[in-house]
Amino acid sequence: MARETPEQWQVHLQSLAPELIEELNVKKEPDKGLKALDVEEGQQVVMRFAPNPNGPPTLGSTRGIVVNSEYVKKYGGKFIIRFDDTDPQTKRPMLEAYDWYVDDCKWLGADPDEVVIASDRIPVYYDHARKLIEMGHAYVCFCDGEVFKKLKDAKQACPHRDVSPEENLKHWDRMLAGDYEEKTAVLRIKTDITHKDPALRDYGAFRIVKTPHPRPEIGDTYCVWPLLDFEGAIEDHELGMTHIIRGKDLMDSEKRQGYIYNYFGWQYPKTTHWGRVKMHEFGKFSTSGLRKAIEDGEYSGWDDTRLPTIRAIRRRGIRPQAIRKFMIEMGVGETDISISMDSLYAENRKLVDPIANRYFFVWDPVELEITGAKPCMITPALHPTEDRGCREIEVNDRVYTCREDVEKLEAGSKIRLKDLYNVEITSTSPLRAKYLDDCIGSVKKEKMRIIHWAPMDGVTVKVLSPDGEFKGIAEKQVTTEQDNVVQFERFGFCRIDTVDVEEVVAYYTHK
RNA sequence: GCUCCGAUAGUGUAGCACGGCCAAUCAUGCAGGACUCUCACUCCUGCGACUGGGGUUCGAAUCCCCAUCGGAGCACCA
Repeated sequence: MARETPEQWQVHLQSLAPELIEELNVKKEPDKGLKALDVEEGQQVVMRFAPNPNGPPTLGSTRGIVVNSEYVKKYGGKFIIRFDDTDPQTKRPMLEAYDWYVDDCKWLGADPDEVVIASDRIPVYYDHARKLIEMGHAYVCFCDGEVFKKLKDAKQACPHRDVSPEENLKHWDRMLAGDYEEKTAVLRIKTDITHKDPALRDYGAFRIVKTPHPRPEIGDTYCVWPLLDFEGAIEDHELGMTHIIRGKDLMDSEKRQGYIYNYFGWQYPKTTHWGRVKMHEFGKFSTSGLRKAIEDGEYSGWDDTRLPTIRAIRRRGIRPQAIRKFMIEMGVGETDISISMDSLYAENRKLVDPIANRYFFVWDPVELEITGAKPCMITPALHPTEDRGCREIEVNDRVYTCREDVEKLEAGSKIRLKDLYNVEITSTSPLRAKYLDDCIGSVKKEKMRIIHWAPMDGVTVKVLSPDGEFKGIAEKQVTTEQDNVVQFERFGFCRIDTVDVEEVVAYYTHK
């Protein structure tokens, strides 16, 4: 039989089963927002965000917060924040960060239904460890790390693997009692020492750490601490987690934890993984490196505008709704991505543009003396399209202008001072001009540049931005805008942070 | 070395489970234009992608194999 083309095939189908053709032409509705979750009939969704509070929450954390909480909102369930703070040494928790995480979650519209701190629940982990030892699924290993690794890589069991549960319980009790030094003993979960994936062979579940925990209520209560795979496995079951979304670096975790779930006869939550997100604008930040840089005064603090912390983003006037939208539209993909802040800024601009009052702000100010103009008061609108009232600016015989605007001028140049009047430059140093007229028609006719300016009675403003600091003069009315996002015309959006007698401090939001 | 994952415009993303609606969605970005007493906003137009090669099929972004590239795990970190 001769080969058929798709067209011929359609003709055949048309004669055989025209209803199938109809079906082909039905448009599939594209899914908006997050993909559906695999939820069982009548199941209450329980999801969590589980950070180690060893540093402040960052923009990266918002993905976990927003996506997990969004699913919970969508399906109606429980959102838990769980602090995986079981390493008092290497990734030592930072006391302030606990509150920061909860606070930032609330700010992001992800008020947790429950807050769990792992270091409060060490006895729970001990109980489960004991049961596993009794069942013969865990053993205390006294091998040196290097030695064990060699054996493991060669798919060989270490001598401690076959010790009886009774014997192991004794070792375990001595571990808990503090009889062993750090690095001399570790509790391992028995998996399959010959597993083809070396990552899954007998992994560590508890180790000895004699450094006290930073939380005063815990301190030196324990010297045996669970590792993430163990702690997470137990907690996810204890808390009734139904779905987990986490980094794909934890993919093997699921397989490792699967052994524990099998031993206990538990059902593993449904998991999804996502890749790493990097922002173009931010380099690599390590918490420890940052802490040092802050102590050294390189950054003003954890909310320095140059940092990717949520605290900094908030202070800059980014709205939580913008972050939510940004994170939700990014979705949950396994690819590692590197994304630009531009998209986040675009979302935020949509929210902020209609409500931000407009003001003049002149950076790198230069005085311009004007002759021939009468003192006056003008009342430009606070917003070009929204009816938000107006501001009042008094002008006498001089104003401030931006250096970068007037540098290009020469004697004879005609410019429009926005919302004021037109002038002609008579001298560039000192900078002088003479009044021409205040007819907007002539601006268009002569294609004059329109520049903004600031009155002599303006306030000193310091703008802190990721690209550095701008100092200048703004209309004094900005002092009424504390905590609001305003737009400095031809400069960008800023959040008015503090208002002092000598100076207003603003945080740069975005263009 | 062993083991796992992934790859759609500059950047993200939809489509892939179940192959024809896909000469491929949306957003952002960039370019041009309109509007505007802001370089903002709004509006219009344009730019731009299925990693490569085989296979299966009448038909492949979608299924299979190989290659390439990228990421991750093999911690007494999370």
